Amino acid sequence: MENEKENLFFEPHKRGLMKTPLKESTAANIVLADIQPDFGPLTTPTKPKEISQGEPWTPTANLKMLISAVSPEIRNRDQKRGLFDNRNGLSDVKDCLHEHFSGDEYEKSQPSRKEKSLGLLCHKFLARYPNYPNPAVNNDICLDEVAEELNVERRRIYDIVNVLESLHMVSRLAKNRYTWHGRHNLNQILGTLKSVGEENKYAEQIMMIKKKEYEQEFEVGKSYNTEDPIIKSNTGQNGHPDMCCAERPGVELRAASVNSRKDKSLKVMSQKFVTLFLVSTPQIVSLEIAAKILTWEDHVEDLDRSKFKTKIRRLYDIANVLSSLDLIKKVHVTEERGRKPAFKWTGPEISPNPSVSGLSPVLPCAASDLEARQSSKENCAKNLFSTRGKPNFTRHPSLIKLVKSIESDRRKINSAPSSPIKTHKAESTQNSVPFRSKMAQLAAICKMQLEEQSSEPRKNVTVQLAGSGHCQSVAPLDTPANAEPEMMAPSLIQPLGVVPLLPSPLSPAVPVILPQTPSGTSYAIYLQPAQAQTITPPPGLSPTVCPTTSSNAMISEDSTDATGENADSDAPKSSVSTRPGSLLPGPERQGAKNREREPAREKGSKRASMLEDSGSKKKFKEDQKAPENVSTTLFPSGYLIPLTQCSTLGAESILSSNENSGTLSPNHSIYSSPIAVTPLKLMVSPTSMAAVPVGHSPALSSSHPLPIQNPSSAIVNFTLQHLGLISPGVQVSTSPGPGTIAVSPRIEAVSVTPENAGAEQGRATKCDASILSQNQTNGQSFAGTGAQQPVPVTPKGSQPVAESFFRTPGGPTKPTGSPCMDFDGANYTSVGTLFVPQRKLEVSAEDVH
DNA sequence: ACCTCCCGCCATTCA
DNA sequence: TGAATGGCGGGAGGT
Repeated sequence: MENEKENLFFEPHKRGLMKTPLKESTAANIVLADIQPDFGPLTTPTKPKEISQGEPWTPTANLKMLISAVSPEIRNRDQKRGLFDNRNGLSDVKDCLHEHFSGDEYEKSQPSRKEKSLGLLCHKFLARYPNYPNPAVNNDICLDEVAEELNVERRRIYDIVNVLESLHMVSRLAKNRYTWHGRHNLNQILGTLKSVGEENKYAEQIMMIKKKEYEQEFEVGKSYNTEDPIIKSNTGQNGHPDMCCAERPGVELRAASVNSRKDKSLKVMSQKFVTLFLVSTPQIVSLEIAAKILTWEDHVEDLDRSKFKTKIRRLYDIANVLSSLDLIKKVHVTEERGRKPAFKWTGPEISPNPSVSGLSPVLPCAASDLEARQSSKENCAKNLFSTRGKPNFTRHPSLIKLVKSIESDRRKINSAPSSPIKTHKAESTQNSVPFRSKMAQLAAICKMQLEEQSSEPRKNVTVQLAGSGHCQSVAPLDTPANAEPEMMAPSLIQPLGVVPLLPSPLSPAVPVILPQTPSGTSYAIYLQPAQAQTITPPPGLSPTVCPTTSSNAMISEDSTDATGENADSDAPKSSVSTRPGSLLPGPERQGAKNREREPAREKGSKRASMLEDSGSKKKFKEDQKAPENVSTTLFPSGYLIPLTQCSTLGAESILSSNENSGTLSPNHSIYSSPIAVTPLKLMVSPTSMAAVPVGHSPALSSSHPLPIQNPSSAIVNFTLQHLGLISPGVQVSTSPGPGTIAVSPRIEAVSVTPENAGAEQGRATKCDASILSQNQTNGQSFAGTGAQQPVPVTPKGSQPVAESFFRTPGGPTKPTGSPCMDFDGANYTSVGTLFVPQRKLEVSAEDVH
């Protein structure tokens, strides 16, 4: 097994290094050419139509097929992975071949467009890895390898990986290489996204959009163009929100290029999209709305039909991946206007980050805080603040820099030492059997696998894990073991403290450190003081949702993985009982809902002035800790950066806890470090940030220049300072805001289509156990980074990961230096157990077409 | 005719 | 400079 694993890993590397091999189309072609003879019909045959047409296959298709056929390795690997059973393998393959040869049959076998869908591909991809991989083991993913095995262009793999990365399910190690984290960090990140989304008032934005649309329809009938009132309103003086930041003279700029690329990044879109689900009450988001929000966050100016269409395309891409993950499901929403496609969240209910996964036993204080928050959050959730302003999502230039620097750092890190060990998961072990057969049809196999998985696993979650060949082996291992230990990690717990954050005059963005999830990962969020806008409570619309049987639905259904995962997760949780306390549904929810808001103070921020005005309306929410004002102002997007766990302890503990820990640790650190920082463009209200208790040691707080214990915090501070984001004297005003406005989002009552209905509804009840996990998180704190100097934090020896981060050079001014970067890896390692039991209702399963 | 969204060109970014 | 990434949108499959 190990050997095999090694092989897998190595090969990928080699491939990557050697060739550039596979670059899909072009390179691939070349490669293929050589290979082709061998191939034959195997893999996913190309489109039937083409064949029928006279042209059997497109060159690309041929290549793909050939490749698949050719490389026994791939097949072997797949087999190893358990993608398909033996039976599937040979016999199936033969069948496939046969079919290929025979015309009609062949055509049938040919993959239809659906068969090539990103969703299906994602399923295949996911089938290769356990939901809860053992952290100890290296779960390397070589893109080239995956692309080959799945017989797809690398481009497609990027799409999948980017989305997964946005959910911290994978992190980038180096070129061509990613580490698979599975769902260990999923709840955490979702909690974080939810928190951010709440703070940003995404829900409000959604409502506004709906309202606007509603109004427009009746009135003018304008499409969502720039003319859209909403958009207009959003746009600042400049014309569009984003511009504000960018245009600011002093700011460097964000090179448009940089921004543009990053901003439009699929990762960012993915996070935003997910956030929309998390914050919206019905948890149903139509593509149109999502596209509008995303579009306008970007550059309003760009908003034109074509851009909008592009956004929609991307959202479909993302939605397909999310569907494969069983996080969302396609539905149709019927509104006054008519019916439109939408997606419903079918993932775990998440509590806002702070509480998220849990850290275990948190300090009492924390707990109390959490509760308070939660309660408040709930309120919020129920009543969205109806502030009228419109939030801008624009991103501050500083953020851009940050991002850039981060990325550069990340790359550096990644590129460096990545060679890890690769122990693949257990899977490889199982599949050791080398299949020589040429069956090329990976596609067929995949399908079969999927089917199998879907059929079996769902019902028995546990069973699947063990039994199914596919993913199987691995998953079980990880979950149980990992989770608990991490949870337990003492390090995580820290006294909560509220850190006052002051926006530096220089840069609007305020960095905030979010509480850590149990995994220990903390996130630093950079907020931009943006223009605050008031949001008017949306008029209620009540759309009805009809279940659609879309391909997506099928996918979701098909994907046993997801279900299996869920089940897995659940099982472990229950068994583990790691954080029983956390499980309290009630609290969780509340926590989620509550968000304290701090007064946004962005004095310095360029936009601040504007914003403030709008911000006048505020809603407050009091936290137990410190009542804070909630300002209505929204901040433009920030980047959510996962910090490595601050506590070295946590990591250690984890390691110790883990079986493998010993071996892993070294590698682990290495891998983890690189994780990507996921840029969130979400808007964050500074206030909210402030509200969050600082998890880490007080030292972390900005005010303390002291060497921080946590590297992460230090890094953050450092980075911020360099960037100028943080002002030395940052303070957060806690003044209570005016009354909060309760808005009832109008969610329309969504009628779920029958398919989902049962399950979905179940899910609808939010408060799942998952929420509980959040509570645990409380211990974590948000640290507002204070301003201080940009002193580069000295890395501590304590954590390897941290060190790596620190090392990243960063010039004070230059963003590059910023340490903050990818902590994912770190998190990942440390985290192991984050999850809270998710509850995924089996709804998805029901959905089948 | 519209909804989806695959495909792959080609700009960026990285090494 | 070439390879790795990934934005982007044409246009085809699906309904």
